[in-house]
Amino acid sequence: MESPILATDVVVFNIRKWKLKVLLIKMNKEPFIWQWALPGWFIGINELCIDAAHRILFEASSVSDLYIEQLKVFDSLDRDPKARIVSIAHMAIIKKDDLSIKTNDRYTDIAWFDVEDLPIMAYDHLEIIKYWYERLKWKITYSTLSLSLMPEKFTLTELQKVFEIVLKKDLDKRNFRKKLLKAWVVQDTWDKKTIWVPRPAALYTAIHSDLEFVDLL
Amino acid sequence: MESPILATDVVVFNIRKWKLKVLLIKMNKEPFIWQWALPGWFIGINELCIDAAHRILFEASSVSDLYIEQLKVFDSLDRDPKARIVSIAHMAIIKKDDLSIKTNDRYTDIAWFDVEDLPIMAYDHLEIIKYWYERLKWKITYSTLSLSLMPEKFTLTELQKVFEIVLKKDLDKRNFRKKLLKAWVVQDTWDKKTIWVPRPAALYTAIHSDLEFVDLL
DNA sequence: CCAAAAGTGTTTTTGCTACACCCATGG
DNA sequence: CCATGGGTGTAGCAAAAACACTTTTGG
Repeated sequence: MESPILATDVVVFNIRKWKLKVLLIKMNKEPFIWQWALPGWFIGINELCIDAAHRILFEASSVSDLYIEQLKVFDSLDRDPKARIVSIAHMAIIKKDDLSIKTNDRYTDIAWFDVEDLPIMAYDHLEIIKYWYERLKWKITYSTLSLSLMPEKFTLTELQKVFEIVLKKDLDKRNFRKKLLKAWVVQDTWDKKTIWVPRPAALYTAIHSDLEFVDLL
Repeated sequence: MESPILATDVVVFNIRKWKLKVLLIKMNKEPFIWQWALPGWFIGINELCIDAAHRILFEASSVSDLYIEQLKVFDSLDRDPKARIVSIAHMAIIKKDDLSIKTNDRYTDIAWFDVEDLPIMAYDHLEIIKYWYERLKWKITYSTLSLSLMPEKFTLTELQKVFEIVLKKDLDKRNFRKKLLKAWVVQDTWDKKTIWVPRPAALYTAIHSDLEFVDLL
C-alpha cells in the first residue's frame, strides 16, 4: 500500500515594529515559482516531526532556539498539485531580540510579513497561517505563550503592548497588571529599564521556561 | 528521500452502564499478538485522514455515522518496533444507542473497556487514549460535544449524568439546567419519557447536528 | 399513601470592569 | 519645571455558586 508523503510547514511569529509578523520564503522552483510560502520540507524517515520543523527552520533562516509547537494536519487531496503530501503544521515563536535571518540557495528570498497584510501565497499556506493566528490569539489568554514573544527581561508595559498587538484591542493597565502578577508567572529582576523611558521601569522575567497553563485574561 | 508511513488510530468513546468506555480490538499478529489496541490502519495515498478513520472504524467494528474529530500526531521513533510509522490520532464518539459491534478477521476480538480500567496495550495507545480523555473532559465544557454522546431524545437528567460521568464530579441540578437552557442548544420535543421514571420527564433533542462552540459549564 | 425522581427561584459570593491621580526621571 | 510614561486602589455590577421544597406518577 502506497502512503502519502509527510512534510512539515512552520508558521514563525515575531513582533517587529509594533506589528505581528510571519516569516515567509520565496520559492525558486515550480509549481509556485516566485511565490511566497511558509518554510517547509519533508520529514525524514527517522526524524521526529518537531525535529524536522527545527531543522527546516534552521536551514531556511539560520534561526534556532525558539518555542515551537506541533499541531494540526493539513491533508486536502489537492493541496499540492504534484504529489499527495500531508503536512504537519507547526507554530514557532521567536523572542523579540532574535534577529538575524538569512536563507540558503533553496529559496530566493526571505522576509517578515505583517499578518494583516499577507501576499498571495503558494499551496494552502494562507489557510495555515490564519489557523495558527486564531490559535495564537486564543492561547496567549490561557497560557504563558506570550512570554515566548518577549526578550529575556521586559517591562509590564511592553508585555501589555504585545497582548494588545496580537489581540488587536486595548487593555486596562491596572487590571492587566493585577491579573498577571496574581498568576505568578513573572518575577521582578530588581533591574530597571532606564533608556527610552522617562521614569525607570521595573524589568520582569519569566519564572518558568516551559509553557504553563494559567488564565492571564 | 524516504518518508515515514502514515497511519491513523481511532479512540472511540461511548457511555455504557454509567461508565465512560473506549473501544479496543485484540491483535492477532506480531509484534503485539494477543494484546489490546486501538482500531487503526494505514492511510491511502489518495485518502483524507478523516475518511481513513471512518473507513478503518467501519472495517474493524461495522460502526458508522458518528462524530469524529482529527487531531494530534503521535510520532515517537520507537512507537512501532517494525517500521517508522507516524499516527494521526482521531477521536470518535458514538451515540448511546448505537450498539452493534463486531469485528472482522483482521482481529481476534473487540470489546468496550472502562477508561479508568484499561488493559495492557500495544504501541503507545495508552498514551493516545489518555490524551483524548483529557481533551474530551475539557471540550464538553465549551462545546456541544456532549450531545454526541446522547441518543436522539434524552432527558436533562440523563445529560447531566453524562457530564458527571465524564468529568467525575457532581453538578448542581438547577444551575446545570439554567446554563444549558440559556445556551439554546437543545429543544423540548414535547415528548415524555415514561418508563423507569416515577414522574414523566421532558425529552429534549439537539438543535444542531454539527458541533457548536458554547459555554455549557 | 409512599417512594422516587422531576422540576423550579432566590440569596450570597465572587470575579470582572471601569475609572483618575501622583510619581520619578531626563532634558 | 515640564513632558512623558510608570505605577497604584476602589466601587459597582454581572455572573456563578449555594441552597430546599413542591410536584407527579407507579406500585
